[in-house]
Amino acid sequence: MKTMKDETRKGPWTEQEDILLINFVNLFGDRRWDFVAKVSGLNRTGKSCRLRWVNYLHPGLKRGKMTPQEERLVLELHARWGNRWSRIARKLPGRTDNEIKNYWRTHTRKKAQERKTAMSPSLSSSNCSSSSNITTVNSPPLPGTGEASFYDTGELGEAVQGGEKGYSMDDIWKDIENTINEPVCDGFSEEGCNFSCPSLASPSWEYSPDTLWSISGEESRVFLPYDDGTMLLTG
DNA sequence: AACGTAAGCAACCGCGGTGCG
DNA sequence: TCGCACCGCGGTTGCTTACGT
Repeated sequence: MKTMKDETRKGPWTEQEDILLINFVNLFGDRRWDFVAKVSGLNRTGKSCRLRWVNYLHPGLKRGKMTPQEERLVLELHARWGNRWSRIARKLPGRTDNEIKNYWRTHTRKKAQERKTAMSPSLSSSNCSSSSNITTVNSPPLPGTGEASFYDTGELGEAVQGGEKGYSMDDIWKDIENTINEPVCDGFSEEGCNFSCPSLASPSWEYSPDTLWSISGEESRVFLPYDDGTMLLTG
C-alpha cells in the first residue's frame, strides 16, 4: 500500500534511474520489486521496475535483430503454444517476452500485408511455400545500410550508435562495473550496505538442450554477479 | 529539404495467480 | 478460509526512428 501518495514517475527511464535500479537489484535481488522500488527512491512502481529490469537491464539480455534461427524458433513455438510469450521467451535465451511479442506483431503485420498484395494481383505467381510460413522471415534483407537500429548493441559488434544519442547499455554496465566495487551505499542508509547480495536474478531462461542453438560466443557476454557485489564480465 | 507513413521498440494497463498473515 | 499485497503475463498504446515520396 503506497502510503506516500507519490507522484510515481512514468515514461522513459533515464540513465540515472537505470543505474540506481541495477544497483539495488544487485543488492536485493530481482524478486521484491515493490521493496526495491521503494527503497531505491525511484518514484516508480515495482511493476515498472521489474519491467525495466526484465526487458532492458537484465545482464543476460541479447540485443539486436533476431537471428534466422530465433525467428524460426519463435514461429515454431508460437504455432505450438500460441501467445504464451513468456513461455516462448524461456526457450530463447536472452530474449524477452516483450521482444518476442513485438517481433511477432510486426512479423504478422508484414505477412498480412504481403498476403494482401499477393492476393490483389490475384495471380498465384506460384505462391511458393505456403506451407513454410517462414519464408518471409528467414532472411531479413538488411542490405547493410543503416540497419543498426538505435538499440542494437549486440549483433553489429558494439554500439554503432554509441555516441551522441544518449547512452548504451554498455556504457551503463561499464559504469556499474566501476561503481559497483565501491560500496553501493551512496544515497542510501547504512542499512543497505549490510545486506549480502542475494545471488542475482535467477535467469528465467531454460538453457535446455533442445534449444536449437547456444548463445554464440560474442553474444554471451554476461555479467556474473559475485557475492561481494562485483561483476565479472565474461565473453 | 520537408512531409507523411511505416516499422520497431519501450512502457503502461488490466487481469489472474500465488503466497502470506 | 478470507482478504490483501505482490508478481507475472498478455494486450495495447505511444513515441522515436527509418524510409519513401
